[in-house]
Amino acid sequence: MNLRRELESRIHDALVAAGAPADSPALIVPSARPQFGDYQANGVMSAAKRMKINPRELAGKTQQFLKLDDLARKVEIAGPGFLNIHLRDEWVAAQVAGLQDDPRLGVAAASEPQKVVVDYSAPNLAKEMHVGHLRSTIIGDAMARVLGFLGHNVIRQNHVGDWGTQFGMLIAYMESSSSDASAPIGDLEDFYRQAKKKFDEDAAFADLARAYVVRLQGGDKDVLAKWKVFLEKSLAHCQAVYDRLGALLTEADIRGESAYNADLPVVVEDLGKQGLLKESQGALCVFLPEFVGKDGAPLPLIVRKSDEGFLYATTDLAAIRYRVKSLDAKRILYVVDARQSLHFRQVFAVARKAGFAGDDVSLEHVAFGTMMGEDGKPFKTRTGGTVKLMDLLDEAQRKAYDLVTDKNPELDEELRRRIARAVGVGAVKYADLSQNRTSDYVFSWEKMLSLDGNTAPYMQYAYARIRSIFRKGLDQAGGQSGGVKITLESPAERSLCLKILQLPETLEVAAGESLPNMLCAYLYELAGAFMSFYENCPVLQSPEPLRSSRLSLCRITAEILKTSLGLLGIEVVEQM
RNA sequence: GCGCCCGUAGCUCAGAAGGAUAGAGCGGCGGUUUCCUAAACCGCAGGUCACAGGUUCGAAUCCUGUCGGGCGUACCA
Repeated sequence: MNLRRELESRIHDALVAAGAPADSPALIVPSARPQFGDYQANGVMSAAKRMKINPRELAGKTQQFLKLDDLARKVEIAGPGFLNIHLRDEWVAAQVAGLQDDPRLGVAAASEPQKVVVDYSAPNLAKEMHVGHLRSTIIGDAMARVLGFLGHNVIRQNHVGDWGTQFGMLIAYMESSSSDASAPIGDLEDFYRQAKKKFDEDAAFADLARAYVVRLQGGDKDVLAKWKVFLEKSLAHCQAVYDRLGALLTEADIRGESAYNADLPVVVEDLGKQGLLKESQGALCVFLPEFVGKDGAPLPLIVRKSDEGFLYATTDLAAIRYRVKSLDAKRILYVVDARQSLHFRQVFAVARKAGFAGDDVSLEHVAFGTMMGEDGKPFKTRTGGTVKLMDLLDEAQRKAYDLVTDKNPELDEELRRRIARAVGVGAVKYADLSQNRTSDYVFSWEKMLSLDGNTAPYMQYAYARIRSIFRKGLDQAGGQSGGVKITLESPAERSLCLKILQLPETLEVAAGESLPNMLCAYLYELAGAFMSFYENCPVLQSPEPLRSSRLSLCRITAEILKTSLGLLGIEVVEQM
């Protein structure tokens, strides 16, 4: 059950019965302080304001119409018109007891499942994947998992950069550097750098490269074949990174720029038919009044260059059409760098205007900030180069391995390696996800691998500690997984239970706003609540039935940690 | 110039739809181990929420302006 939603609905009804307008939300939030109960309703005051009546009076009336006895022990009016809700211990305990055999941990599947496209990762296949692709891949993957868990029909789309001028250069270089075009390309990054160097230094080669672009886009069989050889190599590299990262993406999710190639003239033609096109300086543009450029001049969205080539705006429009018409998407998330926000505002606006996306389709730019080094400048290697994702993950794993070895040298090496993988990769992902995605974020090994604070290792450690209880306790009684009555003896147990019940409402917000950090913040609170329970409430030494009740709380907490970290794409470990 | 984002503790960041006394972690100081992982837990200190106005019963949050920072701004993606 979504507790917040339940309270919202019941108090809203009472508020309306008390005379408030039908669209008055109850505005339920967890209470600011313990003396204000478990949840507070802030909506009475704003409703009273609209009605121009005394808020405390409205609060009193609302209270009379309120049917909350089954779950609340007390609802009191406080301050200028807050309603403070104190939940019944028995109710809280019973709700938690009900989760014992629930694999969904109280999270209902969406009553109206949506078809959601999540566009993420989207590396440029001309080069190796680097840190610039990390945030999109991690955040997008987490969103895809969360939405899927909530019962939505998620379609992952990896809009890879597999088309464009650089490929002419790369194919030309393939030819010139080896007589056998299918010869393996060694290091993708070196290959690109060498090709680029030749392109810049050798005018004849540059001309050749440009000729190849034309032949490629013209559908020349020979050039296409070479292009495919290159793509295969590059895609294999991407897949290796995804596997290593534990991202869901596979070849089936790839629909790159080239997939829309044939559709681009059609899109432009369509825009023309609707009278949206205007020629300016030789280029075909869509001008919308809400976009103004320098000196108040209208700002175009260019869909065809003066040399008749197409741009990424055209491709993005074609992609929207495809996603709406062919995939039947009702919500499309673009997990793309915040620097492209103007581009997406324009593309979305044009797509709406042209009818590529109707009012029933939500187009959302899930923007994120830049990854910074600890010096506050964009994250680079010591020598100023681009950090390759593979190298980054290697280092994360190495650091995690050293840490585990340092703390637990007695674990066998194979196990330490497994732990290092989960902790290292998890730390990188969690550090990113736990931050509000809209701000730039400072990459710090020390911070992300710390056991203190809102980090993956802390969460994984909490999980490992719980599992340890079961390793010690299962040979005795306590193996049962359901039907145990939950007793709330200490305040720590009660807070833990309340946290346990807040998973559904947390996921709702995280999914709705595409804010995975909301889920991380929740997990941190849950783990914190568990830690104080752990310190204050002996489990295995407690007499029955308390022992079983506490074991049950441990089991449910562990399940939430495991499932939720899983939704963030992070693995748990049994020991660390 | 214009547009978007941002400015919260010494540092890195939370802050849900305008709610009550603004929260974490690091760093600093102090405490907890015959007890299920001390890689942990608990306590203390630390804030004119950039500044100035405004709206409101109530503003870190909304509006206006100023200062400071980042990014973007016609044929790259």
